[in-house]
Amino acid sequence: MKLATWNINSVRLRLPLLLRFAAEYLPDIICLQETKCPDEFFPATKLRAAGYTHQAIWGQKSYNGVAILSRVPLTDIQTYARCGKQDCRHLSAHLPGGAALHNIYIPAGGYEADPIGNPKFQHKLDFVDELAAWWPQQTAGAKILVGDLNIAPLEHDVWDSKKMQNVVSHTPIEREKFLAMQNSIDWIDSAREFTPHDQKLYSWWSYRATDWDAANKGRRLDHIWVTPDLKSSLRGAHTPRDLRAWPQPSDHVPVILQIQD
DNA sequence: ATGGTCGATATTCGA
Repeated sequence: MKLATWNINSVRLRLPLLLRFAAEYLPDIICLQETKCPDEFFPATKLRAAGYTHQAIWGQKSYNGVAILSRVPLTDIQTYARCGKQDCRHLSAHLPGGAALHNIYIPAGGYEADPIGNPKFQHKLDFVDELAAWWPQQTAGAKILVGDLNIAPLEHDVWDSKKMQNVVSHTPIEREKFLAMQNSIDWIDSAREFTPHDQKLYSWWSYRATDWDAANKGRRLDHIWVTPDLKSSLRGAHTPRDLRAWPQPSDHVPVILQIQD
């Protein structure tokens, strides 16, 4: 089974790219973030025609929005309002076999890495704290966490870790809280099971770069974690960089995990 | 050191 996560930055604008991605990479399940689309306008019919007959969608006007598109049945679909807000950022479903799939869009956190002067940064830290406390309270059983987590935790998840110390997404407090959430139930960072920690690995390149490809100042913001009971089923993970060069791209590319059924 | 670009929506906000 191929499982993909992708911050698509408008599902309506990028529907042609989504269909091309589905046709070329054949993912069985696609988890989207930043769909920016109220549910009544979601292109459900066209995606059903492409084989994604099982869908869980949770969108809102203009911002946020998450969705799970699947070729296999989804059950027990749930949404979660976090940090006292109504943001559409966390959606889950159970897969055949029983694993719980959580699709999460962590707040980006604004520009200034100061929780007092910048409420968006505080919201981001609170969101991670809330999740870290929440996972141990859930029933045992196989779990998969995917999404745009908006944090690049490791030294080689960014182009220059020292220069990124004060840049939101790679600050010490974010990295610390991120690892605390990861350790809350022994989550496994699946992409790093297949790419050594001393090799650069990115899933996002800013729109603002003059030449994103040549500069290659990327960050690994998008993640797929699994619980230890799934570790022996992992078969490969990759981040198809070529999508960043497709016409009218998202600033994120998908992360794909292959799991033995 | 600065500003650079997107998308949705409305002429600004969030990324």
